Amino acid sequence: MKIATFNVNGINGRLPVLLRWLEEARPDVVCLQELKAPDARFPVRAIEQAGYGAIWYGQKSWNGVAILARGREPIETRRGLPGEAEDTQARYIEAAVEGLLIGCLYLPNGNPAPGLRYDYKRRWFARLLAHAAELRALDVPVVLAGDYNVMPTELDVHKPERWVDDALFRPEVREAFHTLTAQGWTDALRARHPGERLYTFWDYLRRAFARDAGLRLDHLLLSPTLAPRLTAAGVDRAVRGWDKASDHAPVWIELDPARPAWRRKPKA
DNA sequence: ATGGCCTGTATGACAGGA
Repeated sequence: MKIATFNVNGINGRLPVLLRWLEEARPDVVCLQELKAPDARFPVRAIEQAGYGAIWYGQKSWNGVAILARGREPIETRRGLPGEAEDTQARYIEAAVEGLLIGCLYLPNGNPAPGLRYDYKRRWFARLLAHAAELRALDVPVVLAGDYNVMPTELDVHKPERWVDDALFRPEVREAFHTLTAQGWTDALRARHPGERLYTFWDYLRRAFARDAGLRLDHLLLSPTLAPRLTAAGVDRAVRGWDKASDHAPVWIELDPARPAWRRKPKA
């Protein structure tokens, strides 16, 4: 089973790129961020024609998240993170797909830091930590996938020294990400590629992609029972070089199908 | 050090992004 996350940076402007990638990569589940479209302008017919069921949580101009499932309909379990009723930004949607719980998130950018926008990012992250702890306690297989707007370590930044005061790299947000993994969540891409420089975002400016001056911002986190089923993970870098590309590339994982306990081989 | 680039919008200049 292949699960992917892709910050599309505008679902309508990016539709040809998204459809081409869906056809080539054939992911089973896809988390999308930055739809930048209200619910009524989500291109549901084109997505259905590509063979995907979808749920989405949009808003005009900014943010917006969606979950696609190949050949089936995601069962929505939540829209919006709990904990701040007055938060109207469309940044979280969650669904059950094929026995998995999929949380699709778009964490706030938070710049400039310090400031109100950074405060919002930290509050949002705290709410994510609380919700992630609740999901952990359910003891069901969960994937938390999306644009976290955090480079977890220096290995995840082209030039770390230039980012130390940035909202994507400040100690508080790196610490929050570490708190999440300390809850028992596995950073799937890093688990499969320890010590390797892998980026998921390249700025439109300064020929960043050509120079490979990137950031690793898009992550798939696995609950403890899922981690042993992880067989592969990668970044579809080539998509970043396509015409009219998003500034993010899709990130994906492969999971072995679940097997009943009595079929598993006992430890040697 | 600066500016360079994208998106969507009651557009021709914004805000927001990272």
